[in-house]
Amino acid sequence: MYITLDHPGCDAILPQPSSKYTRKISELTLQPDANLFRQGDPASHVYQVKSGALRLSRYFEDGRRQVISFSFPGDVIGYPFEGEYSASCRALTPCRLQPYRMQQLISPDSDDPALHEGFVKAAMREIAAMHDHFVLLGQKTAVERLTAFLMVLASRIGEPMGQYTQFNLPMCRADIADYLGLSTETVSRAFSQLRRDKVIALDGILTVVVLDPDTLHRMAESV
Amino acid sequence: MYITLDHPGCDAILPQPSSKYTRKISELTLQPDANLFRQGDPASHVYQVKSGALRLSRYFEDGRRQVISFSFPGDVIGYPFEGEYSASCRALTPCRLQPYRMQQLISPDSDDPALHEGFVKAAMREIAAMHDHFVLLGQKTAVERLTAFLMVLASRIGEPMGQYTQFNLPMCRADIADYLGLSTETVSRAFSQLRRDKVIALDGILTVVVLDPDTLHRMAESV
DNA sequence: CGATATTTTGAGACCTCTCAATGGTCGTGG
DNA sequence: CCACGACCATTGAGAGGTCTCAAAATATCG
Repeated sequence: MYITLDHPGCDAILPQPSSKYTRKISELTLQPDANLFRQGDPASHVYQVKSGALRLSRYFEDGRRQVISFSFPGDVIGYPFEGEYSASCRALTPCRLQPYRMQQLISPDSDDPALHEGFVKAAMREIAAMHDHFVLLGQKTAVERLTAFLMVLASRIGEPMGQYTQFNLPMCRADIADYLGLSTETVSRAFSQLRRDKVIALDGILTVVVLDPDTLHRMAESV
Repeated sequence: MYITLDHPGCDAILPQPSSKYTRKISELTLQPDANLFRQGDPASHVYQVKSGALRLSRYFEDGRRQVISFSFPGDVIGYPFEGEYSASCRALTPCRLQPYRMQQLISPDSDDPALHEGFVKAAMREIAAMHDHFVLLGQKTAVERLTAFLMVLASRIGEPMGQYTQFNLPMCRADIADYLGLSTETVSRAFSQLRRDKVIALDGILTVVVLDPDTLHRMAESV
């Protein structure tokens, strides 16, 4: 889950296990479309994203799906519910992840209290970010949802490109649609409108160039 | 925020501060419409609801509002974001609350580790419950949203009444609307439909009697 | 280069929203 | 005790936004 506004120190929230008594768990790498865990799996570890992008989603019998969140470097994923993961997590790009034993999240590790506290604070940020997403899903129009989403991506993975900011979408239109509570067609139409209005430009399907950040901001903030 | 399925031991998650070294903070009572805290207030305490019902919501310049959650006995409210509350919390009914110092949530209290662990687990439940609400806001129709909401209320505050379950709504239609991402008129129409279909009965405006829990369940689960 | 999957665009249907009017409830004051 | 007013909920009608279904355009991959 993203943090809508600034995202202070997101790469630094989890200190490496520091004590000589803490057995270091080695980093994990995932290829695109690999599952980190599935809904219902026993929740053994919690992870911090080191690089790449992942998708957290819930599936239903009738084929409907809700994408809960996208995760980027610094984010923590794998919060448990009653000992299980409550959604499925899949890599969208090649990913590096640092696993931590679940116990380090749940209860203080006397060897490394800073690590535990980092997890708790990350969970607090997660909750606040989800509040933002409620506003998006409950109150915003299709274009507002997409602009808010693009704003977040620009701040999380955007890179300066001349006078503009650009980034590559790690997910397809259907993923965005299921995240924003829209149909893929409506997402596509919203992209087209932003392009017509010269707020963004698309280079291919996946590369977004922010042409007019002020307008983008205004459209996203309108609620 | 509610827990959609069962809600094990919700009244027992937070042990009373047990150590002789932990100064007990006395219980708080609120009258209806009293604010527990406002968006932007410094986050000094976290609270567990002992009795009553509260509303957590965010307000916007243009008058729009998103109700983030309703809180019932056992729920924990007041999670901070960057040292502040990120939404406003108001009592809907007379409430009793147990305050805890924020520090007991953020970092382990060496005198009472069980209390801290209870907070962390409550935060995990909160996150899982919010995932459920994403599904509601992102995927469900108006009637599905209302039935899912009524299912939760029935399990949280419902009381047996002859062969039926009934409960009093502690909030008005506008609160429900802003929670479910609908207009008050649409909420009202959904109530009327459920009444026409003999799934629920209304006794006055605020008392709901669940006549057909199976159908209610089926309508809510349809996603 | 061809085949497949994804994205975009179009047209019409459907659901929800907005605006407006009616109905109900509750509290106050005559 | 009733009348009145204020507020909230319900209902109706029409507008608007999003969805569904379908087809065309584009991208991806072997």
